Amino acid sequence: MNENAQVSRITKAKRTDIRRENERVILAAAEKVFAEAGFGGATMQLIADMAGLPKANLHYYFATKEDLYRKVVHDIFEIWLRAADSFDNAPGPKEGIGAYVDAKMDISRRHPFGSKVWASEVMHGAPVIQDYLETTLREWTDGRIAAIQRWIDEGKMAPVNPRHLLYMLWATTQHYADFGHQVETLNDGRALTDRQWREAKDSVKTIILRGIGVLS
Amino acid sequence: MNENAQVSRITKAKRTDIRRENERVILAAAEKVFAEAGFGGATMQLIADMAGLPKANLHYYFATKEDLYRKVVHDIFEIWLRAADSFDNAPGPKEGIGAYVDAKMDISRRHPFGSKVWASEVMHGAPVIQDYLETTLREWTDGRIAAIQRWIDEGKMAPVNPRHLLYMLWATTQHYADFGHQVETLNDGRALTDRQWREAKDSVKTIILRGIGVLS
DNA sequence: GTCTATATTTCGATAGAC
DNA sequence: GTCTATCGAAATATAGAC
Repeated sequence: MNENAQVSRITKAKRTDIRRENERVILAAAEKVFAEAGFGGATMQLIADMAGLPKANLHYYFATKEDLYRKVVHDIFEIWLRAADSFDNAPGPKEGIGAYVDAKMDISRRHPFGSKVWASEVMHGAPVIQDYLETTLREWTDGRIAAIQRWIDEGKMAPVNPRHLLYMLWATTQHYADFGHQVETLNDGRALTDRQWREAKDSVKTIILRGIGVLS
Repeated sequence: MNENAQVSRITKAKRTDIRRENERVILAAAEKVFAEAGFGGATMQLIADMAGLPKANLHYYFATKEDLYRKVVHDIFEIWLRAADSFDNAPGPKEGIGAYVDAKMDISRRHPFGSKVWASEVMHGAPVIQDYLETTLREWTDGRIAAIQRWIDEGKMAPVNPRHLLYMLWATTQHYADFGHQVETLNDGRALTDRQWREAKDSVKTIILRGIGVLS
């Protein structure tokens, strides 16, 4: 019983670590598989193989395939929202939008799988995260539209439609993740180098910032 | 035998029409189902139900699910290529790129399912149309990059990176199809009106044309 | 907490009567 | 050319020994 008690104590602490680590590994594998095969094309077996675990263990940590998917999409959404911070507290559109493009491009480079899972989810009608679209994203969008409109009213940038400017920022930056395979194919099948990523960033920023009248 | 011969003649003509019509119905249903569920998530049963045909009939016209999918993607690719004509024979960037944006936005509105199927295919590594990317798309892209560079050399537009300008055009215009559900959700759950589509088009054209220095 | 074996369901595809 | 019935494969999910 002493032995049991001790084993129990040790096991309890260990279990937390094991759980955390296994969940991390499973989520990383799931993100990649969901991105490459879509929700329907992904199989628990593929995810298990990539995570290096038996398929049954996935069901031990995540009851269903949909639960696992839901967690992956949720994590990506959080990253997206954090990126939005670059937009805030900027003195003007040149700094705010420039920083936002930088942040979004960095996410496209560092989290290409997550971006694809998000894109796929939205493209299929957002069956899992529709409530996020209607609440959090909606509020964030309205807030940024107001901020951009303020800049316009203060004469800090050209009078463009703030909503469509936002869509353009999203579309353009995420393109390098979601259509990364196409970009790579058109780059002789090679991934973009550091230099090419800088060139992409600069090109996007130059055209957009000049497009809203804050560059000559 | 006379009777048989006559029936045979009539049947032969009818068969062609029936085949054409059934293929049309099946392809339309498949485009929608593939767009909404992805290749993996789509089932022959769903497509058959939407087409109003027994599942076995789909296999009569298209041997496998992949054959059907391949035809859908191919048709979309053709539409994309035709849209590129707007780019050509333009006296300058203002007309050429303006017309290209118009054409691409119209496709996003009229063929949202096709655009999504294409996006999904590329996002998943283009398992079916990789050869198109490496040949036709590659050649088209190189040609347009050269055309844009010529405009730059002639001083008709600001010196931007032509390749990234193209990516921006693709990303921005296709966003209204691929992320149409998100756009709609942020539009109070309603589809864009004629007026809103015009507004979107004008916004995109204004920012990009000013961004490349052909608008004040 | 792990993992093998398996139950259950669903899907792609086909056979064969009409 | 149509359509019911069904096969065989594959996937999700679970049972139960360790």
